[in-house]
This record gives sequence, structure tokens and C-alpha cells, in this order.
Amino acid sequence: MDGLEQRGSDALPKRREPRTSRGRLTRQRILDAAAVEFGNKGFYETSIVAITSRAGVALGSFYTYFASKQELFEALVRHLSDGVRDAVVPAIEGISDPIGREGKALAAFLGFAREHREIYRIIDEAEFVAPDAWRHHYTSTAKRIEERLTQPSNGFDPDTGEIEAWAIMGMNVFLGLRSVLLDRDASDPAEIAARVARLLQRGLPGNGSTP
Amino acid sequence: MDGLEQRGSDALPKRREPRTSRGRLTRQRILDAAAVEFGNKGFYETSIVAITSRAGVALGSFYTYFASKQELFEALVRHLSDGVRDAVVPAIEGISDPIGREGKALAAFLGFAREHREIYRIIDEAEFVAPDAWRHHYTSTAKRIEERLTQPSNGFDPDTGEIEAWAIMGMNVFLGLRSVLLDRDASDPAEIAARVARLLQRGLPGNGSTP
DNA sequence: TTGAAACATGAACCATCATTCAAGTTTCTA
DNA sequence: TAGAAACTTGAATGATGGTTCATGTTTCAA
Repeated sequence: MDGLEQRGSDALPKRREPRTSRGRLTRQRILDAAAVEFGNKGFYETSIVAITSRAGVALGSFYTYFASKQELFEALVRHLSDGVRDAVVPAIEGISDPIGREGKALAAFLGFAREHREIYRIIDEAEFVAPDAWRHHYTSTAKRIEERLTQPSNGFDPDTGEIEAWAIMGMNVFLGLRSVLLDRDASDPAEIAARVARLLQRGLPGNGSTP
Repeated sequence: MDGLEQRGSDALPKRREPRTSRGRLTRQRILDAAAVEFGNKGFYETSIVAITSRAGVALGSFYTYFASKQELFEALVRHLSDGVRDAVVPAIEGISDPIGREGKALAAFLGFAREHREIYRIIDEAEFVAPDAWRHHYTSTAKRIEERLTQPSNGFDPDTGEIEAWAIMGMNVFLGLRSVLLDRDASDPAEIAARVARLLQRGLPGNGSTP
């Protein structure tokens, strides 16, 4: 009964990190299957059997890797949240014009949302199923936007900050929702992004200058 | 106004519209209790017993008025969606300045969201539980905003329309989310609304004119 | 006043999973 | 190559909670 393996500081009752490559593969299969199932049916309408059978794994194996359905969902949200970030951040690297930068960020996000509707739904449902992970996703996303907005070189009003960041994030999310919801393949991410950039550049009235 | 409960052509197996005032009262009690329970626990974590016992009504009575938990939720979403509209629309009646009008609309919405967090959550959860009602809520809200934006007297660019409406709706929802989520009682609806109005008026750069 | 319709009641029914477990099989380590 | 650790398996368990139903009470129309 040697204790021997503790990771970090917490004493976990059962080990769930895979030790072998077979284990890692199984865990990943479960995660992938779960993303599909949760994305289609939602958390509550998805059963563990549905996940494991899609993953091609026995029901019992689930609990080798996840303590509960809830814990799996949380892990998934964290993972997908990182995915969104990793789709957007590289797309705007090196852009110095602050408005053009937000436009590109939106275009990248729209492209991602269109490719991964399930992901979109999973993060949304986290508001009810995994509130902490959900809150973390949106506060950290807002923080990233805010950091871009408050760079002195932008020349924006000095009080531009968190509120504007949340406003922009909300625009982005809802425009993503719109193109997923009404799935108009007609609506082109680049065009939507351009319209938003125009709005951020000169407001609704337009001040006469028509590009 | 009228309930619009027209089922069109189908013959209902059971009548569920109350015929007496006692019945109407009971039905309303159930709706009120459901709003509280769903708002706190969410759809799936809320049991019918929890609703009926909060309503002070027997479990079986539930099915005198609603065919299922699902149907109750849908009715609730429709009802609350009307509530949001009725909180915002009157608050902006008679305002002709289009930007000031959107500012007031946002302020009214933020006030409403703060007073009724449950309502907020219920409509959000409808994305998963009652997708049709949810879609109707957001498309009709967007339509209302779009109608305000496309009034010729605004002097906006002629292509201003649906995209801008969804962008504004998204800003509003997320700013509401922010003040509910991080419950900063510090953040004043009027101030947030003013910041957004400034953004809609002259964009992020600010064009030098500081009010 | 009276019969019928509307409404109320809560115990019982039953299907649905999340989770556990005891018994195997595979992979690693020494 | 043996023993241990990691991993796999799916039947059994148990709790939950939506829905039904038979019975009783109230309201209403004639």
C-alpha cells in the first residue's frame, strides 16, 4: 500500500491520468466522442453509454478517466475554450492597426464558429452545467480584448477598456450565433467583419466618408 | 394582447386552458413558481414537485394545465420574452435621436436584467431546452432593432441593417451578462449606456471631440 | 337544487441513466 | 519471464423524477 504517486498537491482518491499510450488514446477517444454527443444533444440528453459506444469503448472504462459526467464536461469546456483562443490569437498576430485587428479577430472567430457548431453550443451550455469554466472563458476572452484596446499606441480615449471589450465580445458572439442560427451560408465572415470594423471606426452615422 | 394560442387545425386530446377563475389562478401560481425554480436551478435540475410545492399545489394538478415539463418551459419563455420587450419598448417611445434611443434601450434592458436575473437565465437556457422559442426571441428582438436603425430620418448609411442590429443586440446582452455575472453593483446602467452610445456615435477612435 | 364539468390530490408506476464492482486482459518493469 | 500496475469489460445497483390514475372536491349552468 505504498502511496507513492501524488501529482501536485491534491490527494486524489483515484488516479485518472493515463500512464500508457493506450490509456491516452482511450481518453482522447472519449473526449472526441463526448464533443460530438454533447454538441448534438446537449449535456443532459447525452448518456455516458452514448459517449462510450461512440468512442468504441466499454461503459466502465469511462470512470477510469473521468470521475463523473460533470467532470468530463468541464474538461471539455476548458479544452474547447483553449481551442477558440488558439484559432483567434494567431490570426491577428502582428497587426498593429487596432480596428483592423478586431476585424480580423472577428473574421477568424466566425470562421471557427462555422466549422465547429458543436463547440459553440458546448461553451454556451456551460453557463448552466459548468459555470466556473464558462465564466473563466468569457472573462479571459474579455481580458484579451481589453489588453488590445488599451495599448497606448491605439490613440483611443484613455477610459476605453473593459466595457468596450465586453461590447465587442458580445457583438462577435451574437454575429457568430446569427450565422450559425440562421445558417446563411450567404453571409460571408469577411463582409460581416468589414461592417463591424466600419462601425468601430466611425460609429453608426458614418461621418460622410464612404470608403 | 390575445394569447394567440391558436393550435390551428389539430384536435387537442385534453383541454388545458383554465375555464374558471380558480383555474386561472392555479395556472398562474405554477408559472410564477416555475420561473423562480427554473431561474435558480435550471431546467433539468428542477423537478415538477419543486415547482408544485412552491406553488402550493398538488403534484397532479400540474398536468391539468401543462402537458409536460417541456411545454411549461416553452410557455414560460414566450411569456418572459414578452416581458423583456414590454420593459424596453415603452422606455424609448418618442425618442427620435437614433443613438440616444439605443442608449436608452440598453439602459432599460440593463435595469431589467438586474432586477430579473432568473428571467435572463431562463431565456438563455432556452437555446437548449426550447430552441424554437429561443430563436423567436432573438430574431424578433433583432428585427425591432433593425427597424429602428433603418428609419430614413436617422441619416445612416443605407446598407445599415440586420448585421448592425445583431451587433447591437449582442453588445446589450453581454453587457447585461457582465453586470449580472460579476455582479458589480458599482457598474451603473446609465454609465454603461453612455459609453455604448459614444461608441455608436463616433466609433472607438473618438475623433477628437470629447463631450 | 342538481347533475355535469372543471379542478384537486398524492400515491404508485416505470423508464432512464449515472455510478459501482468484481472479474478479466494487456502493458510495463525489474 | 514473472509479478505488478494499468487498463478493459458490461452486468448489477440505486436513485431520481416525469407521468399516470383513481378518487375526491369545488364550481357552474340550467
